[in-house]
Amino acid sequence: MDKLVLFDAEKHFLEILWAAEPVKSTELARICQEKLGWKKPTTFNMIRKLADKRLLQNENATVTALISRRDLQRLESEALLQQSFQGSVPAFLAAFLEGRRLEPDELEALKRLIEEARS
Amino acid sequence: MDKLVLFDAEKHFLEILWAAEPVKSTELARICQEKLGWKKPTTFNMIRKLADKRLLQNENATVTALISRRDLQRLESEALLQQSFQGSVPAFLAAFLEGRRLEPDELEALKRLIEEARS
DNA sequence: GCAAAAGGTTTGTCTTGACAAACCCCACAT
DNA sequence: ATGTGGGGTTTGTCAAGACAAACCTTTTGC
Repeated sequence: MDKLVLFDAEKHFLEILWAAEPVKSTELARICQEKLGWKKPTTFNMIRKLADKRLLQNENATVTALISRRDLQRLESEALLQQSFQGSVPAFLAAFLEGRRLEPDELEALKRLIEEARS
Repeated sequence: MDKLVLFDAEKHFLEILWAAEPVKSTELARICQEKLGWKKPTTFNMIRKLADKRLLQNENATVTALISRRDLQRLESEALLQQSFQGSVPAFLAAFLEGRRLEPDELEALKRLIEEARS
């Protein structure tokens, strides 16, 4: 896949889809009307756009995501790391720690993660 | 400061400014022409736009950044963390480790960072 | 004095994201 | 046959980003 660019409206839409999938397209349109104030064509246009980007599929009027929230989070994180930190997680963390103190439980959790990553 | 949104062109411009500052505005326009293919007004417009955002200043035709690369990196990182991981660094790292193995020296560097963050 | 350079601003064009009005087709119920 | 609902598409409008043509003013050099 090429460089993935997602805009705010697309992300909001995906959040709704993840919470509702698998979901009938008309039901999804109703939810978007309720939560985002969208009219029906807006939702169908978004469905078509994200299907073109292969992020979801709409088969037999049932919409399912082709990418999980987790995977999207990871892709976005990697993109940021690559763009701003040359892919270096330590560089990211160092920059981050400069502006903010982590809680002890956060540090413990980080330590555990690193131990697990070693094995 | 409000929620900071920077677009690609702005980021590219800032990279050039950071590499050259303090720099005469006309010299900056020359560099942008060379590296980005911009004409002079484009650069001056960008200078004015980013000055409005208080990201740089142009005094006596000398341009300097008001935000360092480091600080921008941190702001972007925090925005991503907040948007996708509810501000949790461990959650970020866990998601990240799911898709990629870190090198031993990276793990060491991370461990050191965490030890230092404890004191 | 005049032209060129320095240091800009104003206005315009094109592209694209965000959103929807108008419309389409099919199936089903009455 | 007609109306309604389901499931969409096409086309349009508006706003904003990206970029620059045309223009402006001041200073400097000849």
